[in-house]
Amino acid sequence: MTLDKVAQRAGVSTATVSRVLNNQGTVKDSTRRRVLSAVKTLNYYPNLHARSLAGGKSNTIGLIVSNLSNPFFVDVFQAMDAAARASGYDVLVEHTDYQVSQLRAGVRSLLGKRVAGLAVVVSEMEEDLLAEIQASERPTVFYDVGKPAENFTNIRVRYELGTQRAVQYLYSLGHRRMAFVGHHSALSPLHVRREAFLGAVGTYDGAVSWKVALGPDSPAGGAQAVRELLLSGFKPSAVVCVNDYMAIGVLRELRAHNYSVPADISVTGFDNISLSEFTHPALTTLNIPREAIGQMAVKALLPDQASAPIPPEVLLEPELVLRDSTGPAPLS
Amino acid sequence: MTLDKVAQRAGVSTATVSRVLNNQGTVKDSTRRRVLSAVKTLNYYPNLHARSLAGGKSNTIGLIVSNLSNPFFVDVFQAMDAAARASGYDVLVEHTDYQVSQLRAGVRSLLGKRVAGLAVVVSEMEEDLLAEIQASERPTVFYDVGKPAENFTNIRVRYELGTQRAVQYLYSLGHRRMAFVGHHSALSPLHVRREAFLGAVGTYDGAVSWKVALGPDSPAGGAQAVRELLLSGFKPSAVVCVNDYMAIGVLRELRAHNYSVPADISVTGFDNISLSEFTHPALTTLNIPREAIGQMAVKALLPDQASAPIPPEVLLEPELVLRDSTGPAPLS
DNA sequence: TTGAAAGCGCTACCAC
DNA sequence: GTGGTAGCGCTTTCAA
Repeated sequence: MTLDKVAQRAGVSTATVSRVLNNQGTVKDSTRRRVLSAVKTLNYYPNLHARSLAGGKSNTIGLIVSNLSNPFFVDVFQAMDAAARASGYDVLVEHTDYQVSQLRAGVRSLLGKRVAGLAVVVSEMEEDLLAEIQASERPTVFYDVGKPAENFTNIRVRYELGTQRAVQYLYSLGHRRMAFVGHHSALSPLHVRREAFLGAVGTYDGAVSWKVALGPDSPAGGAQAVRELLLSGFKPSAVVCVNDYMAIGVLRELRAHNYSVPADISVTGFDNISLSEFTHPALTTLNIPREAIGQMAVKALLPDQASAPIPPEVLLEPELVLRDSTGPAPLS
Repeated sequence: MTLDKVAQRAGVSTATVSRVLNNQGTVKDSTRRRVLSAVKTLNYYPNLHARSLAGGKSNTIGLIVSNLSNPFFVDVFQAMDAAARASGYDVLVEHTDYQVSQLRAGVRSLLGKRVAGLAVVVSEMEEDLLAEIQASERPTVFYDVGKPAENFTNIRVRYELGTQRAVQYLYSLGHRRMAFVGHHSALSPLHVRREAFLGAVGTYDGAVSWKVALGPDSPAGGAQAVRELLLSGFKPSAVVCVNDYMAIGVLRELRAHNYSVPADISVTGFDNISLSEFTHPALTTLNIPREAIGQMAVKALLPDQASAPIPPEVLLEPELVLRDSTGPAPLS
């Protein structure tokens, strides 16, 4: 079913059909009705590839995230989807599984689809990829992994600040032995988070002893990290997790080893995903405004919106959300 | 950057460039090298719209799910993505938020993109939409909501059986007051699940009293349903949840009201999402093999695979997974 | 082994 | 208000 057939059926030219389908130009009301009726009876829907090719644009925004299993990324997607939809755009998600090769393929695919804009919300990145994206001249928004450049918008979260807040809070509760649970990734932003932890802990001049354990980004990964931690002999009174998703596994594994949280060990997360309210005990965490991030991303990519433009560099401060997984350090 | 430029740079025709890019026909090795080098230096990547338009096909599979926040759907997506990727296909997800209007739009959009195949994994459906999909003549696989037809593959889970197993198990533990927590949707498959519960409970000739409570498909929705339940005055000794995702909220809310699970109240989920191992207590549930479903879906849509074809109707039996959220009914 | 050229289905510009 | 038509960038015969 093509435009042509519709045009024939309605007794008009393809140009006219195109006009009514896109609400452009002026079409006599009776013709419009005729066309619409032909569309309906023929059950016509446009070939979007032809449309995008001819128009030179697509009303799709591309989003690429690390791990769709982690609700953090899903939340960003949902927020973007809602915002984009409101402007008549679709959002197309790709995920990388934290693999640079997949990132590369995803970017390629999205650019190949001539997306109107690109949102890159991942933990992995490489210089040449940034260059390639820049060369594409598509408006792009990065979360954490970008750099200043023409057409680039960078949204960053101050992890050091957030981690500092968590560590400081734990310190104030008397904790002096802390572990950091992170996920595998030799790449920059993860380093950033681990470094942030080390930096925060370092603030206390050796008063705080620490250890780092890693696992995949999942509850199972969190559990695995705890096991490793416990086997190592280091017995933390507090565990700082790189994110809530892993913290879920940390809480569970701690319980499995008969540690009570927070009586024996305190735990903090990061992100404030909605599940963090539903863990047992409810998770103390740092909020990252996914909703706002998603909206800003869309606004940055579709600047036609009426509201104020998004500056090229946005810095977000995570806020501590106190729940029940943290408490005074046990005596001993 | 277009094929043309690459061709010029390499001193060949666009046809030749196309050949090397698609590994088709025969190209002299030296020419191939020249082309590849031009591609590299020009940083060329193909316009996928042009490609799909000219080729009349796209190597994309469309997937449409109800709610990406629910890990069940993410799991199906991941499984399909992995399987599709292995065959050189992408999968494009859309989500409906349980809204028929969005389903309609999503199907339209996917068909408009001339996807190689369509997977519909949702809870809502309408006759005319089925007809429209059928008219598109695209291979389509449905989860639960399809009907037998040319080009259609239907994968179904025997909810009644699963629910029966849960209820029977609870009955055997002495439970005689059961509640069903489901999510809003006046639509067929949800009815199916509720009806399944009513049917299972009915087996015992009035020996089991029951109540149904509904909420959105989320932990918060589960919590809300529990609140409603408790307010109603009906005090179940067991809560059967429509899925694990809502059960997470049920567990939490019960605890918030000082009920101990399973000592005071038993809880069952459905799906066996990986989070169900990490709840407290770990959730007794019914397994639905998302991985297998995703793989079958891809196999059904891309029948070029070497393995045995997928029959047009597949029936899956959910299996009871016993964990810690169920126990003997309290004496009362 | 390679090139020329006819589309794929649609949009958008220019006439009428 | 409406139609004719030139592309959009690629694939794919058909010839050479």
